[in-house]
Amino acid sequence: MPDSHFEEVRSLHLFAGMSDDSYARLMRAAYVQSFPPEVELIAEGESADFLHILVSGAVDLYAEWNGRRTSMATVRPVSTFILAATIRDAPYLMSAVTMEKSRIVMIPSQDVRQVFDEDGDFARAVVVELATCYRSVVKAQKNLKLRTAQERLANFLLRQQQRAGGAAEFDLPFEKRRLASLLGMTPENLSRTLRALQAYGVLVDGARVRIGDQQDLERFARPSPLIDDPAS
Amino acid sequence: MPDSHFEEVRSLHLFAGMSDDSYARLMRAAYVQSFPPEVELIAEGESADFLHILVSGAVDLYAEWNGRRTSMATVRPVSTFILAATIRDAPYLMSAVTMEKSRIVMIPSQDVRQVFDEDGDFARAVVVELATCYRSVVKAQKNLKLRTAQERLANFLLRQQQRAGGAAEFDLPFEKRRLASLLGMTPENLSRTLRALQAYGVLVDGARVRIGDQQDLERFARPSPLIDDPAS
DNA sequence: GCGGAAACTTGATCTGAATCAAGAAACTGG
DNA sequence: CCAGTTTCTTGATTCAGATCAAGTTTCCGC
Repeated sequence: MPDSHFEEVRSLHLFAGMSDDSYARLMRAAYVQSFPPEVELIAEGESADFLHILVSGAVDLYAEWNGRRTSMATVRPVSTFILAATIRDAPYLMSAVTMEKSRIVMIPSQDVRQVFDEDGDFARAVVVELATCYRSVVKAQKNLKLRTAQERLANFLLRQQQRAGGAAEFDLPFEKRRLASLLGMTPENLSRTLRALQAYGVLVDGARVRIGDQQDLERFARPSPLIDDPAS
Repeated sequence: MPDSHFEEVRSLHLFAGMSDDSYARLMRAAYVQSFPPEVELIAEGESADFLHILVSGAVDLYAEWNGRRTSMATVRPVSTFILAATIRDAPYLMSAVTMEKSRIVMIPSQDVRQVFDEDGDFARAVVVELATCYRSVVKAQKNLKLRTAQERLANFLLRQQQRAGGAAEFDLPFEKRRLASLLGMTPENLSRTLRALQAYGVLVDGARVRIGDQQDLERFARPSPLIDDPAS
């Protein structure tokens, strides 16, 4: 991988602790590729031939069944996706599509598994990464089962505001239809739910969101670190 | 852990590959305990002081928010639970309660983390375990987001039938109220949905279920390995 | 075996959210 | 810059599932 993204990837937690030797082995087999928006990277059910690392851009992970489709998560740089399938040598459970122009490092799964077998430090880094992924899915499921659509949206907006540095105004990070799917509702219902949150000081104009009274919205949303905190 | 469950636990995938030395280290610190039904083992939000291994009985993992409660998963022997929190040294995301009389091995988290740091084989086994857990939660989320209550119930019954060796008749493995919560519906709705599945040959009497025409039920349920297969 | 408490069922009603159906607004490519 | 497409919004309607309210059955301890 003769590339300027070398440093970014090397500093990923997943690779930070491993030996230079193992890292070199991984990167020798890897290659970087640039994709335009809306490119299908992987399809659920396929075998996991590559570990993917998103270096820049954004990727949507989604799943389908019986003609229905739902967004499962959004991947932001710099992070890996479909690590579990790679390790288990099992079929992907989700499909992946670029949301914008994206640069992606791909490492053949067999190389990942080989280094994994030989380098204990790498194995430990994979554990931490997987444990984090696992916990984030558990949180997503709690969000889905314990909250109404309004509550999910309100908490999403609060988290988004945090990511914007606490500013009262910010832009939604992607299309509303994708947001709706991510939150487990229809686009129509998202529209209505956004208006319903006016009652708590939320004002929306296009992709621009203004949170008039954060306290008030929080009183309604009741964010919990055990659901909403991406770190913990 | 001077106990007859030694062999069962040792043969767990998680411990199978590690050195006798590391295993002994873990078990020296461990202890076994027997709990009656309905005992709260852990509460979400607490710090993960012990890795738990269910040797016999059954445990319900559930979560709460804002006064609402939902079952997240059922743990059956022999398997570990809350491994991710132990590794990450993070608070539990779920509470655990015994569903019946249960024997549980508890290993102090710090010992697990120490052996994890020193024994690469153990670290690798943890990875495989975590990857499996991760994939099972992803499947659960797909189930929840892509299927209606009827479809979730139909697929649950088919899986249950499989577990019963394909027999046309079998017993539900736990209370209906817990099943309802697990499937993301109310007990009332579960009752009605069970009756609705009569249209596909499902007959229920108490906890006893009879699947009259498996083909017919499958045509409705459309089970998919990427959601319903616990292994893949 | 009896009394009380759960768990379960059934019915009536209500409500959150999906669907259907048009418009309005925004983006896209020539 | 404009035609065409897609996204977003809004309204009307439908529907799945929740809630409320009784019953009924099952379970459990004395």
